[in-house]
Amino acid sequence: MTTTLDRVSAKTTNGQRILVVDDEASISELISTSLRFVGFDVRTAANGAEALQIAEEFKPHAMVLDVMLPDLDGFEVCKKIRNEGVETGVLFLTAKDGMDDKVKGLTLGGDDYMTKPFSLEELVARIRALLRRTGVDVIEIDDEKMRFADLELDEATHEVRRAGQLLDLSPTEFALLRYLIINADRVVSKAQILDHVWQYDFRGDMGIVETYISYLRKKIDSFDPPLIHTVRGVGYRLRLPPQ
Amino acid sequence: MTTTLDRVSAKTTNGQRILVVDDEASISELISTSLRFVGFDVRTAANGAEALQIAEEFKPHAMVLDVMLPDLDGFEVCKKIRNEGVETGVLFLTAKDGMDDKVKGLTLGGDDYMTKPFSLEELVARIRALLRRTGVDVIEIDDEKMRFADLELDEATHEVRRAGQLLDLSPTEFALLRYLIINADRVVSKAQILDHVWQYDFRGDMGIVETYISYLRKKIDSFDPPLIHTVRGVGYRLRLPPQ
DNA sequence: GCGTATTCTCAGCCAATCTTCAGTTTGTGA
DNA sequence: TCACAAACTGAAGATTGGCTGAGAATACGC
Repeated sequence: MTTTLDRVSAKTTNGQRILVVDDEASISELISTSLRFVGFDVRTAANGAEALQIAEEFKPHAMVLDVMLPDLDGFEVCKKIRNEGVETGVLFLTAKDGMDDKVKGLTLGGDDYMTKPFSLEELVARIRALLRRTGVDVIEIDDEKMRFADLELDEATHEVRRAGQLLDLSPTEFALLRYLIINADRVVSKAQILDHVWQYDFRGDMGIVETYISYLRKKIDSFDPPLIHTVRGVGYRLRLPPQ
Repeated sequence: MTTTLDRVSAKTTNGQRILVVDDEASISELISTSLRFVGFDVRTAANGAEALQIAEEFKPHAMVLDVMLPDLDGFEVCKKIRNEGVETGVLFLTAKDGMDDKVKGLTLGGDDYMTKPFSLEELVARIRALLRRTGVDVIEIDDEKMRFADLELDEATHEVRRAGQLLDLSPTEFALLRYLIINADRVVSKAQILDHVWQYDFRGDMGIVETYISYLRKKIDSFDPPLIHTVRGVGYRLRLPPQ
């Protein structure tokens, strides 16, 4: 059973504290639901002032911080909290358009950022990476690699190998494969895949999952044995052939 | 439709509290009756306001929640109830087409959804899975596997084995077998089977149950000893041969 | 700003599955 | 033992679900 960290490692990622700061309630809820489900201890704030206040006593290991807040901007918040002596990695959220320059400068110290809209798998993956980099010990020893059978997926380099051979995946293909590996051996429905792998504002139908499964198969499953299996009427499952 | 209520006391799933919210009385009754029979403690509400009120004191472990309610929509209800600090998994019910805008991210926090019409077996299976995922302890330690004799059925992988040998079942065959196993050793009538395994709006006749029993026998009962037994004039029974 | 990579939609195809039905077999009570 | 009802099963047609190629739309790198 060559599995990796499975989704239940969820329960073991015990007690890392994450502070989510965003003024859109629906976003902040989406994020906190996801993070909570994978086992983090989450608090939310709707503006800078509230964030400062909560951070002081909550002492988060990491924060998800919208750069666009009604009062202070995200950078200010970040700076102030660090001045308080709270050691915390930050994942900034930015709107699609500009801001990049300013943000990029600030992602030096192990911080990171992503643009809205994003996918929730991506968010979780980045938070984990962040915690790893900023030294807070996530229980999983595993550096940044996930494995399943002769499949190898590296978060840090975004490289994927099958049987040692380097494969070239697009971002979405990579995210899909990661989700399958995380859930190795269990059936995941197309709805689950859509919810986790695609950006939260995706409006299309599930046909796209089929399309990407097809892409993925062409790239990684032309090997023997095939690993991606369809469970008709239910979903997909990554597995080795039985026995 | 032959509303037979059976004595599927299944396992003593004692005391899990489920809140069912749907404005169609017939649906809500169908659901709550089923859940009660498998041992849950069930309350119902016909609209959002009522749901909030009941949830406050009932503190359900899980909810079955129609997204289309006369007052608030299901998402609002869910959010408010969670804000009250009630930790609860949610199984959303949606219309087939109504996969419109708002229906997204439903499988995130361990929640799940199914489209109407559905089968009651499916509903119960999903509620159980939900409770398992959201950590509420269902008494059966059994992760996601059901067993009877040398028969093994795994919800997570959708695998079925007899005497260790992997068998390939269609979705309906799978659901039927699950129902038989849940009711192992007991006679279940064709009407009961139809009510639980088929979607509640199925209009055909019971001949189809015979057909599927026949399919199942071919697949799982070509082994020794046979487990599926006909009780003429009454129904079917899954059992080991007496001594 | 141009060319390439990527994402997404869609429709046609195929195979699995569902459903009905009719002919046959089996079991039961008279 | 017979007659009848119930159950079994194979076949056929309808339906559904999933796969894939093609092409439009979009994002991205140079």
